[in-house]
Amino acid sequence: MIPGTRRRRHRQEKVTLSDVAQAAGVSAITVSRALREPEKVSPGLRETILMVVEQMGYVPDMAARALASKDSGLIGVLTPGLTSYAFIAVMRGIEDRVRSTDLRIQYANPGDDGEDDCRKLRFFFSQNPAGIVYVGRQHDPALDDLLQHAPCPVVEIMDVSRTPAEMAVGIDHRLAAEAATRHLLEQGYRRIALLGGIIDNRSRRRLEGYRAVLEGQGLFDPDLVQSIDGSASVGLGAHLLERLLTAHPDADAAFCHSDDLALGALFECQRLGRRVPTDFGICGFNDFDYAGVAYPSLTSVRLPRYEIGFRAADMLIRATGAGRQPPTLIDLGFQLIPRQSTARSAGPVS
Amino acid sequence: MIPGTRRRRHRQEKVTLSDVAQAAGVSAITVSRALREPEKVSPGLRETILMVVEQMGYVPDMAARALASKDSGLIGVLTPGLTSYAFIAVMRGIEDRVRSTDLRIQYANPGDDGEDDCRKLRFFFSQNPAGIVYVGRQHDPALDDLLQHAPCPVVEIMDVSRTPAEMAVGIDHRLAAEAATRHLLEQGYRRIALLGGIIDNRSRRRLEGYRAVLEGQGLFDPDLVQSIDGSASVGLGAHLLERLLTAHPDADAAFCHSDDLALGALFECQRLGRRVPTDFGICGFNDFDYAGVAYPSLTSVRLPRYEIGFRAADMLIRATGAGRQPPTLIDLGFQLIPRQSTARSAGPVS
DNA sequence: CTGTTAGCGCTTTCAG
DNA sequence: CTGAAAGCGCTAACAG
Repeated sequence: MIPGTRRRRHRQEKVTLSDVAQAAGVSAITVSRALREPEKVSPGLRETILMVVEQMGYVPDMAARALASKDSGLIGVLTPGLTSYAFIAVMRGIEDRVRSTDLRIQYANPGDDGEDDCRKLRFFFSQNPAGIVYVGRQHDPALDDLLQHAPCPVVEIMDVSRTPAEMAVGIDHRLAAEAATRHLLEQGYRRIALLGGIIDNRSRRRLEGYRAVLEGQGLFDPDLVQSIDGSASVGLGAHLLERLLTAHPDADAAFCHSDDLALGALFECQRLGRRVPTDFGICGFNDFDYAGVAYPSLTSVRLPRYEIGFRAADMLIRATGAGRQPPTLIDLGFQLIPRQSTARSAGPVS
Repeated sequence: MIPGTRRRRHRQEKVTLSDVAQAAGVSAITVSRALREPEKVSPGLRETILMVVEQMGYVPDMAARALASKDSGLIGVLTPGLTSYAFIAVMRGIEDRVRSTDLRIQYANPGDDGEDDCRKLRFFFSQNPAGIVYVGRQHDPALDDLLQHAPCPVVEIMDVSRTPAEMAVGIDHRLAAEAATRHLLEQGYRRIALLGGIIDNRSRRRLEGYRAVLEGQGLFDPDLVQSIDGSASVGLGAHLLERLLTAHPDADAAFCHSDDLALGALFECQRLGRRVPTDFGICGFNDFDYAGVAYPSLTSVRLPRYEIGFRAADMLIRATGAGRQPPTLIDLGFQLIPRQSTARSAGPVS
């Protein structure tokens, strides 16, 4: 191998704006403008410049840009997207809304406690973000305070049962749980359990809804609430159902905090020989793609997850530069999707 | 409400390093050092400074830091984590390895084509990243070239069947597919189909393995390969299986490119009254959490996804500042997990 | 429409 | 161990 042709090492000399400017015979700022505000540069020059940019492989240095303009063009997204399958659709919505803009997205996974969230938010703040999307988990005064004094617009997503510091978009989880529980009652189930994973604002609201409806009928039994503070999964659903039926063989239905749990519960019922929906009704939450495909198909509550993400990003973009507005709250609504797993009246599936 | 006490607006005056320095009665650089290299500042001063930092709520400006030090402390991760459930574990592995360092992660979703990947990689490069984790999808000369000349270490993850530009960690997808196909043969299945979603390097390698094994037995039939270039999902699995059995009712097993497809296939079998594993064997891929919980449980191939992410980040961290090394390749191996869905000899589950 | 000047907030020299 | 000077690469503000 000829030494001179050796592959370049990592840090190759960087092409800067002035390099391009020099090569194109103009000043740096003109190149800068040609790139960011093409209409402010005469067509001829613009073309020349863009050509040189292309040739030299110039790529703007975002750090320098952020420092000079005090605008990082960054949207911080703090959601459990790496932990919870449900948030993937939300993130896609955000991405799709942001794609056409020159904004970029930086994700972070919320930690376990409010303190960790604070740290991560502060870190976002340190980057002069254009906006932040945040999924509240726990109420925490320190967090609330931080959000109040955020240096940029913040949208809290998923739940709208509490007035946000600034903006919120999501659904009312209490109402959703009420609808699900009422549906189970209507199908004739009476000993309705609740299967839950991670305990956060939203699951608490759902518990409230579930409880309120059952108490209204004198059917609430705290022993039927089976919850473990761990991330929802199919395995957990199977486990919780097994635990439920061992302790309370007379339970005849379950409202699950997530479709993963519902699917696990379904599998466990099959394993235990409990016929669904005849002997046992199952209602999930989230309407994941497999809910409609499962056999029997799973009744679930559909949330406009993608739309929530999309709207959140949209609100952020609109709020840019507008100064702080009065709290805004958007309820995108949910939809109960009745399927086989609760269709008791229809008789057994098989 | 007293005007003066009104909530501060978005852009509150930022505390800078020199503000802190002034308040602490030292120079800016000393504060900077106290924060980054505490051991180079006398204990007394250090304490004072950190106290002032805390009090004033100072947070370093990452853009300024990146610009001045030419080190963004950023790790760029280009994986389909928002699209593919399988990558969530990988991302967790990366996060876990990076957590203890002062590096940060920036995610991006690969686009549809190689060109889009190039754009996103270039964008990462523009931020002076400390390293990049990349999931190759398609072979593309432009992409290869870009990776060769990357201004930072790059780890290509998931597949190790090709020599990487620099570093790679993953498994050999061809071998994995061979093992799965051989397993199905051993269980007595003969008309073995392939169900696939997105077509990329890895699925192509799996197809090769599947084909090689069947051809070895004179059992390969291209008509049994059912693939759609769309993201893998439970719904797609059900659809592909239905399509398969309509066209080829004699098919007696399926090797699925992902467990979502396998689960969908299982549901569809149940719907069609095909008993699994007696009438039809199903082998998935990825060993998602539900594979072992399903009823019947799903045979699958387990990949060390978390470890792949962890190791990738680790390699990046070690490679920092080391200059370019000869290509490194780490094969973390896979594991076939036989379960009920292919246990033909054991008879029907129910 | 184009250029000049100044400076973003921090860190790198290089001195003390 | 601490500080002074210089500048990272870019863009805002103002001139022409």
